[in-house]
Formats: sequence, structure tokens, C-alpha cells
Amino acid sequence: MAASPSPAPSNFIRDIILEDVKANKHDGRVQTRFPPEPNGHLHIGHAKAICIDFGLADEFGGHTNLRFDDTNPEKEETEYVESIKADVNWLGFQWDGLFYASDYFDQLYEWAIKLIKDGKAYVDDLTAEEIRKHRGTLTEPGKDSPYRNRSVEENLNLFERMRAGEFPDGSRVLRAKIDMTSPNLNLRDPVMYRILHAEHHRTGNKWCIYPMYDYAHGESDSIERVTHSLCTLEFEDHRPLYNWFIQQLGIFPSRQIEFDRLNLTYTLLSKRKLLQLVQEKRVSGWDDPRMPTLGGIRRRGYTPEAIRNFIASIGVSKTTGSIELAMLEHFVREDLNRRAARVMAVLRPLKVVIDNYPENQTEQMDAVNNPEDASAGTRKVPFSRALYIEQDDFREEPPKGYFRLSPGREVRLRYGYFITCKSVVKNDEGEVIEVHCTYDPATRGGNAPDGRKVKSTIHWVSAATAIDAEVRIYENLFTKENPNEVAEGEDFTANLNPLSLEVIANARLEPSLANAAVGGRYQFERLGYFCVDPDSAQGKLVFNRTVALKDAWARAGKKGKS
RNA sequence: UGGGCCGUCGACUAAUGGUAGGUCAAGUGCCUUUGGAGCACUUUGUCUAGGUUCGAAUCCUAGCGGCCCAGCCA
Repeated sequence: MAASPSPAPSNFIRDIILEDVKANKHDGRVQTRFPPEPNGHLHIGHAKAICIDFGLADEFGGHTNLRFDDTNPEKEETEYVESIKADVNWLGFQWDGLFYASDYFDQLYEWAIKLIKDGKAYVDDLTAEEIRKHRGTLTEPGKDSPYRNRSVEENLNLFERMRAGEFPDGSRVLRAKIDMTSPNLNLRDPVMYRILHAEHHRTGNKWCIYPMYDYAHGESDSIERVTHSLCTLEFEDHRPLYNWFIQQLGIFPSRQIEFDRLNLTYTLLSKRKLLQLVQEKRVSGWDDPRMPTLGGIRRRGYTPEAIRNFIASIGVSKTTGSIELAMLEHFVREDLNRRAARVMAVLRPLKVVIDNYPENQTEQMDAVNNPEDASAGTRKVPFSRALYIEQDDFREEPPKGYFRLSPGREVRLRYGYFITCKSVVKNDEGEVIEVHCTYDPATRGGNAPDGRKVKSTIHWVSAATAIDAEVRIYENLFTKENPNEVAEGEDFTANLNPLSLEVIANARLEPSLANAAVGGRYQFERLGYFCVDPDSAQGKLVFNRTVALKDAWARAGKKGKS
């Protein structure tokens, strides 16, 4: 049944489906599939495909299968299958059918026999190198293989013996007999089967010949009666071949539609290159919070909602472009602003002593947990004579436009008191290591009864009750908008940002965080959104910075410098 | 330079022959016990040249520019 179309701006794929449904094509049925190869972990680019495949089907009351495209046993592993399933679920989608291209190996084999019998496929004894040479080039047509016109009987015999394991890897292939002069290289007698004596993660040693993508994919779609087979633009040239197999076999006519793949600035979305980063230990693993993998992004503290909103906002088209990373960051901030509890944390502590505050006194101040959500309630934060504030929140000589603490100036300690800086203590290097202030007891909670204003409110943590934590600050993994843009002889690793990870070993947090659970997401007031990393242990919290808050002062500073 | 696809604000994307709109970014102001959030406002765009039409981002022609394809990878 057709659901009502979305009120959001449409896209060309939705338009196609809408028309098909209206025309009652395939009885108005909508069936899609998400077809990852289990040879790596999913990344944000896959999230786009997932949202499109599942989202569009959902919109029309259709179904989506998760199908592993496991036709290359040399690269694929069960470990990846499990991670992919978990990632799809985490993103918020449930598949209808769970399939593997390898489920169809028997059917595919039978269809190959049929194509041979129909004179549409042949066994080729050429080496890979010879096949390449016969293929021609972009501007020159290819040449027929000398084995192209073998008899059906000989082809059948040879193909059966390929399957039986009589021939070594690479010695023969099965090819579709199409047109060696086609301007579309994919149609120059593409390889359908290759000999690979490799153990498959699901079929074990049953097969020693494996179908190629082009032969397996459309047929798998057809078997699942997929109505709309959505994939990325680089498969556009394969569509004629996709259709050719379906037509020759006379099977269910799935339709392939291509859209632009996701590109993000300062980000690489290539499984091969991501794998390289992991293998060369440029990152801590697939789930390093700097990685664009779903595992990395999740660990970084992103929410599935933020990712889905982001994907929905960027649209679907056929233009090749690159989304600004700021767009993604906007959607995490938007989501976390609504749901993250506020706490106070000092990353780089500077000691403050309130000289006129009683020595051994501690007060419990009321603090709002989330100004965006009254139901989040309030909590108590201890206040005492010795505090820590952020080093950045004090300047002995404040620049123009700097409103925070400096000698003689009064500021508000959030949920605390107004304090005024009276003097500083310096070390031998002349660095300020302690700031002495007085407080106004009448400003408890942060309001002055006389109505006087302060220009700044800063966060703080009581020294005696603060808990220690490690905080990991992340910057872009690459220094260039396009990490692939490199000088002659270099590769993308030359653009790795040496400052992409900064570890702050001794941040001080308000005590309410003592029992923060792994995965918990917080806003450290005025700093950004942070989440508890799985590296945390009892008594040793580790936080990741998901994303910084927008910072008008920092932006003004940057502008001034340039 | 064979073939395929694509050109709309800085980025992404709508407008389906009839008011070039939205989001992000940037900027200005308001507000603020987060220099956060929010609110208001603003700047900037149809690749070029012709043609068809009352009317063109949209259709046609020719240019220009970009992306993809020569795996027994997907």
C-alpha cells in the first residue's frame, strides 16, 4: 500500500517511485535492498545509502532487505557481517529479509549454464593480462578472444570442470558474449565467473568458482524481486549490463537507479584508505573517534538521530559534490543541545582562591541540568573557597572585547557568586598559577540584588570535590578539505593532521559525574559536547569531545588574526 | 581525445515552461546566569553563447567545465 508522499522537498528517486506506484507497476509494490560487501566497516557514506534504501521503502509501505554482497571470498569475513548488522540497527533500521549473494550461488550457476546453452557465454582460456590487452582502450575497440566461438558442448564441459576444481586459479573464466567493440567497456565480454580456490565465509569449500559483481548483483536483486535497486553513480556504466543479464535470463526486471555518493570535507570515505589508516596504526582502530566509520562516529558521541537528520537534509541528486563537515556538526549540536545534560568541567585548570570566603565552608548550589528541557531537573554543585576555572577564562592583560576574568574585573561564577579578581600568584617563569578573588555574598546563585550586571559568566569546579578525568579533544583527521589533494609522489597520509588528537590527562569535573556511564553524553558548559569513552575504568573516566560549542569569541579571534 | 553522467548562492538542495525558495556557512541586531541555545534581519546564485516561447533554471543547438569507466574488486 502506498503511504502518503513526504511533504519534504522531493528527490528524483522518490519521484520515480511515486510514478511507478501511481502506475501500479509491480502492483504498486516497493522493494529495496542495502547490499554491503562484508569486507570492511560501514561509514557515514553508507549511512546515506542506508537512509535512502530503508527510508524510501518505508515511505511507500515497502520492504528493504539487507543483502551481503559476498562474491569475493578473499576479502570478506564474518566479523564484518556482524559489525554491519549492528551498525544498521544502531542507525535505527530493521531489515525485512537478511540474505547473502552466496545464498544464490546455485541459482546463479544454473543461469550461467542457461546462458552458455543460449550461446551467450563462453569459457575463455586467456590469461588476465591477455584479457586486458584484448579489451582495447577507452578510444580503441577490443578484439575477440580466440576462444570466443567455442561450441556450446565444449563450454559446458569446461565450465563444469571449472566448478569441479580441475583448473588452477586464474587459468580460465566464464565470460558473457556481448560486444568487444562496445564503447562501454563493461559490455566488452565481461567476466562472469573466476576460479578462486578460496574458502568462503559462508559456503566454505563448496565452490571454487565465484561470480563477479556484475553477474551476481542484478540477479540477486531479481531473485528478491527488488523493484528499485539504488546504488551510487559509479555503477551508471554498469546498468546496461545489469539489464542485459536480466533480459537474457527473462527474470524479474529490477531497475537500477544511481545517485551521488556522499563526500564530506576533511574526510575520507574509501574503505581501502580507511583500512590503510587502521593497518598503519595512524588511528587506534576502526572505531577511533576520528574515523568516519559508524563505529568511530558512535564512539565519538554522535547520535543516530543526528546522522539521520543530516542525511535527510543533504538531499539526493546526481551532482558530484562535497558536503561541508560543518553541516554534519550542526546536526549533532542540534540534537545534543536538546538532550545532553549540562555539567561543569574544567579542562585546563587555573586555581582560584576566594579570600573572603570561609575556610572550611562548602555550599551546595542549585544548577539546571538542561535549559532546553525543564523535565531534566536540577542538581547540587558544591562551592567552596578553592576552585578551578579554565585557564582561558583569565587574562592578566585582557585584549579588547575579552569579557572574562582579569585583574580588577568582576564576573559571575555560573550558579555561584560574583567574584572580583584582586591579585595573582606567579611561578618562576612568570606564569599566573593562582588567582585571588573576593566574592559578594549577596550574589549567591548568580544574581546581584542591586541589579548590577557582569559581562561574563564562567564555569568552575570546587577544588576539594573535583574528580579527575582524561579528556580527548579531536580535530579533523586531515588538514585539507580534500584529503586526496596531494603533491606528486605523496599519498593522502601526507594530509593527516598531526593535531587531530589531544589528550588532556587531568581535567577536573564536578562530582556529579563520578558515576557517569560509558556512552553517556553531556554538555560541558561553554566547551562542547562530550561522551564517556569505553576506555573508562572504575575511578578513571575518559571523555571524548564529540563537537565543540559554537564559539563567537574564538571566531572573532580567528578573524582578527587573519 | 570513445562512452556515460552532471553544471542553481561559499557548500548542499528545491522550483517538473509561470514569484529563483530552504538548510548549512558567513554577517548584523535582539536576548541571555553557557561569548551556548533562541529570535529577527542581511549578503551572495541559474556555466557561456545562441535559439524556441507571451514567458526558460527548466525545452533545443553549440561551446566550456567537472565526475566516472580500460579488476579474474564491489
